[in-house]
Amino acid sequence: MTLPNISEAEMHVMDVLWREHPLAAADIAQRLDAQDWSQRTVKTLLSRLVEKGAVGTKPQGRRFLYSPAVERGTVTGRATRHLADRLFGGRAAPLVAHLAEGKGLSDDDIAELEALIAELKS
Amino acid sequence: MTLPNISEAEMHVMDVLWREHPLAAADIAQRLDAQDWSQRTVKTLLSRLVEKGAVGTKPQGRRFLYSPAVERGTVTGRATRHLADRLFGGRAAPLVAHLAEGKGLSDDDIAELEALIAELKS
DNA sequence: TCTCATTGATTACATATGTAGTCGTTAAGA
DNA sequence: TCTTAACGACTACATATGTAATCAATGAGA
Repeated sequence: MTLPNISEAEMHVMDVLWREHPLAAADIAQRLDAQDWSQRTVKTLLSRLVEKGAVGTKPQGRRFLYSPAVERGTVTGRATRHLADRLFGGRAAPLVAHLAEGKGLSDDDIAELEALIAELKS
Repeated sequence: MTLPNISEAEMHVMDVLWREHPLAAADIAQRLDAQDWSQRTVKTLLSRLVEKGAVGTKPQGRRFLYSPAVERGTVTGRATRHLADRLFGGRAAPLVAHLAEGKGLSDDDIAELEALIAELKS
């Protein structure tokens, strides 16, 4: 109902599924090589995501194929708005300012932002 | 050095202290009226923040006066970069796009962003 | 057909977090 | 001086999260 909360570890699993699905648990674990988690851990995260309604399953033989049940944009949008509200009263500028300061935005980033602003003004 | 992690509830306490300090626990609780927490809860949060090194104390009589030990910008900057990295590979534009879509940015917000972009370009 | 590796289900356990309660001490008022 | 209210310290307990291990069933290979 209320968009499920997806933890940081769980988000890595979602990222795999958003890129490619449906996938079996083993395939997901394999694609999460960088995380250096055991298969067990990945399965636990998958179970929790299914429980939360963020991931759906289809039986295939004796195992499941997993797919996202929520869209990436929905999740990232909510997280972004939540952070902006919590830290800056919903204002975007200070948020961007932090990004700019920390590691510097690339020229591409700036150009993209500019285009976005132009669009917002119309 | 390891910037302490500050939870959402703790952040409300920090916000009070960033606005005004030093303050005694009772004053902080009073200023957190909106949260509808018991004094106990506020004290627990304060203890945890002191433990984490995010808040400092000065004894005053038999009680403490609390003050922030980390700057707001440091904390918000870290949280912002963390979110941007986690969700968008550090890119600012999709983040702003979400804010724009969700509730619409005010004209002021947009103007502010524009000014910021102009500055970044120079 | 028999064995075993793999799968989902269940259980485990430490730390973080939200939200308090209890206790011993002490300053301040009666 | 005696009492009490308030303070910090310590304790409590449920849920979320990170990170697995165990268990029972079963399909695939010997």
